[in-house]
Amino acid sequence: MANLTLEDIAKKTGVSRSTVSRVVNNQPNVREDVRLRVLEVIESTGYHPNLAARSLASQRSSMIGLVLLRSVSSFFTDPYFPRLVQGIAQRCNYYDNTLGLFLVETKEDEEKIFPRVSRSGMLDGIIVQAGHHGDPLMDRLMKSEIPLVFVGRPFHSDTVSYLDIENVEGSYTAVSHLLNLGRQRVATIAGPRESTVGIDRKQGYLNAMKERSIPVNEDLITEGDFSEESGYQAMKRLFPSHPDAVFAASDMMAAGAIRAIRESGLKVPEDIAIVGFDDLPMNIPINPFLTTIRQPIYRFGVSAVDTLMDQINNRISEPQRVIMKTELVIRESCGALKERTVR
Amino acid sequence: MANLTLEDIAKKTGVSRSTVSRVVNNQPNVREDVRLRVLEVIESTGYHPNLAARSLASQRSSMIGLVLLRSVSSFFTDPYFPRLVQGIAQRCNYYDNTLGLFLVETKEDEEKIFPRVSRSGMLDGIIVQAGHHGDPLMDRLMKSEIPLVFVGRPFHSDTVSYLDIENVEGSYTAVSHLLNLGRQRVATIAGPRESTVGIDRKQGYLNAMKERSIPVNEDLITEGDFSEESGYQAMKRLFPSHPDAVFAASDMMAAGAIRAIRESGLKVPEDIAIVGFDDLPMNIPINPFLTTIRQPIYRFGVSAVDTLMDQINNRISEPQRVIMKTELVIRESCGALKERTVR
DNA sequence: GTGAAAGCGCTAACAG
DNA sequence: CTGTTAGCGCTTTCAC
Repeated sequence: MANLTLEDIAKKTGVSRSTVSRVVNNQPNVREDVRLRVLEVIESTGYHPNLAARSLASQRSSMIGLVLLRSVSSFFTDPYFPRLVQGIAQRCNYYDNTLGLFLVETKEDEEKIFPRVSRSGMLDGIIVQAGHHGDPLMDRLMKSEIPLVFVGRPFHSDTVSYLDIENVEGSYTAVSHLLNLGRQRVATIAGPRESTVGIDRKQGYLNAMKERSIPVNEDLITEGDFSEESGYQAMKRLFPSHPDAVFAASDMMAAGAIRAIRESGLKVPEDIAIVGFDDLPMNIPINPFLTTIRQPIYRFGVSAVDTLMDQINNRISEPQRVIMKTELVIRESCGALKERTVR
Repeated sequence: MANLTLEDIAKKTGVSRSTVSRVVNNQPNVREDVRLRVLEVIESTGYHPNLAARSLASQRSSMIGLVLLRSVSSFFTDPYFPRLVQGIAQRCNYYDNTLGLFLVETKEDEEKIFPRVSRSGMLDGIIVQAGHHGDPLMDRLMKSEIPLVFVGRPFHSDTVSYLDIENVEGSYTAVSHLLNLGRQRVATIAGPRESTVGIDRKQGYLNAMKERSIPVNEDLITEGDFSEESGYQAMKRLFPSHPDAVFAASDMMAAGAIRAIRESGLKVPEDIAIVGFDDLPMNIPINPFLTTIRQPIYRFGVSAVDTLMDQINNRISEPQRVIMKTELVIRESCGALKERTVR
């Protein structure tokens, strides 16, 4: 059970190291009976190639990195990340790749991580959660030669590959839905303006209003940071303007808004209808069940790996784009359902 | 900006490769002025050692793995894991180690992952989230030579290193608290009996009851799987026995229990007092604020890495144990506070 | 279809 | 204190 090498297998089989290597790597030009014999020995000895040696020789590590930037401070509160990570990890398995996880929280982290987040750091490619404007690590990464895929559109997106969802269209659909239900004063709790997601989802709101020639009332627009608490606070700011519907740019903020509405004695959806955005698995159910825009976050993670692997394997240099569709999920909070679902 | 090697730096500095290597690795036996000169060249060229080569030569990868077993299906719903991962990732940074993440969900995952989760798979050591009884991957891991640390006590714990928290003591404290407040019919929603955590937390409940010579009423004991929904269902099963207090083995189950209690028209804590276990960051606040047993999950992650690194660096072979303390956090749900906190 | 040989870039004795 | 010399275990031409 000690550490076997290619050479050991070669000796035991009576062939050369090269042949064993070919078998291990599923390469052609090996006679079938030889292949079988080698495979047998490998099986019976429990041999596994040494990955470090392979990396050194082939200049390929079969390992990709996932970099989560500090701006993503909600990492451990928002179900978004665990779900994303799950999709990515699963897909890495599929490709027989190892996933390196890099959480960057401080400047020192950044310095320490950079040498490991590169080719010489054993990574064939990197998936980066798009951070804020002008993040130094992002810039360094973009300048390095390593294949890169952003999850979520970054600010300077001209030359990079990224995945995104149809944020503008999704939000437009959400707001249109509220408008179609006859709501007159539709407000929005937008995401932070420093994020492309925040900007895009607000744009969808504006588009829907514009389409119906409804003048934009700035008092009906406020901002949160995607968290429950920020949604709660935002809703309180909205009360003086008497909205009869709110589109929240995240489910968490929608939950906070509902909490504020309840506390003020009003009802959802009777007095104020709510539509959220995300439809991620919540650990605690929101009451009433939330009408929301679903984003396929697990598949998002899968696609991120696919896109990256494509880039790595096919040496693609032009930036790739993958934009995924969203879907309106109608539940209780928007008031579209006649009878309330029993819960 | 191309890929520099030790040799390149050596030439540029006019010393030998070995000397540069010594500088890079902070080894003694280099004259100070030489060290400085080398450091300067390294700095100005942006050289980083090739990690694959280093691993191959030194038989050390500076990379550890975190293996999360499929039994941990709640990975993406429970805030426990993200928080744990955060602690681990941070500590890996501290040690200049890379963290490899392995989510094992299916049998195939297991097969695919094993070759990568070993020395030849480039890992110096592994942190494993304790799974159920007789998990095949766990067995293989324990048989392999690689340093291993379990997070949470595994079933067969005699020969392995693990971290755990004082589950029995914590639960005992929780239940005693309820009893001290004069509650007569204290029930428990225990965790799954297939997990050591579930078993231990139930034991704490039993110990507290026994200490006061309160006969155990099996009708007041039920089981969940740590999730909100299971707590909700468990509470419903408890109603016929009219408990006036419930100790839930997780905060999520406590949240579910509260939901059930509310729905039935009863009040927390007036009619039924609740104490949970975990005190993890929830994305949505529980109302009323939950009295609970706090476990230092972030520090748990940190300790896991410390223990593993100790094992790796000092070639320790005897199993290590780290048991962390818990703490009772009194809030609203147990009824101990006279006046309700305003929220 | 197969083997020999030359590295991949680094570490680690071992001389000096 | 410093340089020389072997490898670490694998991939990959290049002959045969």
